[in-house]
This record gives sequence, structure tokens and C-alpha cells, in this order.
Amino acid sequence: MPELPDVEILRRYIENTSIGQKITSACIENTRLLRTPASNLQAAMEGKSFAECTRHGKLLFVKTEGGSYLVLHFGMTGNLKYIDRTEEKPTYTRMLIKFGNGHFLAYTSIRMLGLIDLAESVDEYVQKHHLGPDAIAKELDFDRFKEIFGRSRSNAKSALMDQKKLAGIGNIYSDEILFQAEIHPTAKIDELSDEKLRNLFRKTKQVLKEAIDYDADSREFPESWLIPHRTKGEDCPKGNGKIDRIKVSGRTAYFCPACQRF
DNA sequence: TTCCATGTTCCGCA
DNA sequence: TTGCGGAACATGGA
Repeated sequence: MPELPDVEILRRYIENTSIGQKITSACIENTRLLRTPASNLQAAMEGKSFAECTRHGKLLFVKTEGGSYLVLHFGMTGNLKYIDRTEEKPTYTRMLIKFGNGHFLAYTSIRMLGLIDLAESVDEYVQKHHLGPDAIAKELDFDRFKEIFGRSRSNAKSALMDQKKLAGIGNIYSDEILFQAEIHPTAKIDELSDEKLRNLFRKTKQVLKEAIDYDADSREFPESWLIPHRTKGEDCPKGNGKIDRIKVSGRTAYFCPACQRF
């Protein structure tokens, strides 16, 4: 589920279901995900309305009338579900928000690797957690991109996934971006030519934005993308060879050794 | 039964 | 200082 495009779809889901609704109660069904006492969370939400929802990388900030933000991170298995009745409450619901109209927003998570927190300001929260700029932010131009990656001695895949450099890219989309930019996942990112780095910059934004256009639904992704072929031994969609699988900084990377070079 | 998984964080080491 | 591998977290699926 939850890399930048998936979280953007969840942001829109909140916008379409929950914004403008008054919060009757916030029921914490499992405290493991909380980074703040449940009482703080409830005090900040109950009786208030959700005013707007913004996203930074993989984080969602849902603003309440009171001025505080409900902060949501979805880990690997987090999701949201707007339901009409408690009988429809999904399995693995960890927080259930009840609205004045009698409907509910459920935050679900199987593995509970996400987080639920409270913030007074988005900028402050982002700074405190040392997050880099959002990967598709307009303010992120090539100069900034080069500044971030030009002096990193890391491999390209780990660098793209480093939330302190850029916020929003995870394991799946880093593979797609590097495939489309034709860069080997273990290439040293500070050794890329200016031309390759510029191409990487373009592909980073392009892949993430196109994924959003497909509702982050991988079943809709073009056959020319790597993601539908993200299996070892499958034919590369560009017809140049077979998809290979290696470990890069502990994560599984899928790539085409013929297309993606150093 | 064992391994693996879309994420983050912490530790020890190079 | 920076980066990496491994482990931990909790759970389900192949």
C-alpha cells in the first residue's frame, strides 16, 4: 500500500469522505501505534471538525478546526476505510473515528508498523523528524535534487528511499524509478553524470505522478513499467533480458541488468 | 515449518 | 561523518 502515490490516494479519500465532518469520538483500539497519549488525541479531535488534509512524503496531516493535526503514517500494511455502521468495522481496525453523521473512518493496520501522532504544525513536524522535501513538491527543482544527491556516497536505490533526503519513495517505486531512468540500483549516486542525474530527477517525479493518475493501482500500470513484471526471471518489458533480484541495503531490488547500468 | 513482505529505527562496525 | 548489514517490531501468506 503505502508509498507516496498510495498515501496521496488516501489523502484524497479523506478529502472525499471526512473533511467538514464533526468528530464525535476517536476510539483507540490498539495503543501500539500511538506516539502521544490517547487522551491528547481525543482532546484534540473530539467535538472538532476535520478542516483539511495535506501530505508530506508518506505522512498525512489531517487538520482539525482546533488547529492541531492528526498525523498518520501507514507503515507497510496501513489503510483507511470509511464505513456506514460499526457492524462493517474492518478486521485490524486500530483507531475508529466516529462522525456526527453517524458514519466512521477506520484506520486499519495488520502489522502495526505505522504511527498515529499529533502535531501543531506540519513544517515543525517535518523538521523534527528530519524529513527531506516531498518527492513531487513543486519547490523541488533539479538544483535542489542535485544538492541532495550529488554528495551522497550511497547507492542509488538506498539514496532514493532515504526519507531524510527525499520523502515519499519506498522499495517498490524506487525500483520503478531506477528502471525507467536506466540506472543500476547499486550505482553510486554521486558518480552519476549530470545527464543521468537529470534524467533520474525527471523520472522520479514522472513515475510518482503517473502512479497517482492510475490511482496508485498497480493493476492499471502500463505493461512497459517494471512493477507488473517485478518477479525474478520475468522478461524485461523493454525486451532486453530477464529481471533479476538482489539485496540492496537489506531490501529486495528487482531490476533489468541489461537496461540498467552504472 | 520457514521465509518473505510496500516501513522505520536502533545498534555496531567499517 | 556517512553508510551498511542485521535485528526488532507484529502478522499473514506462500
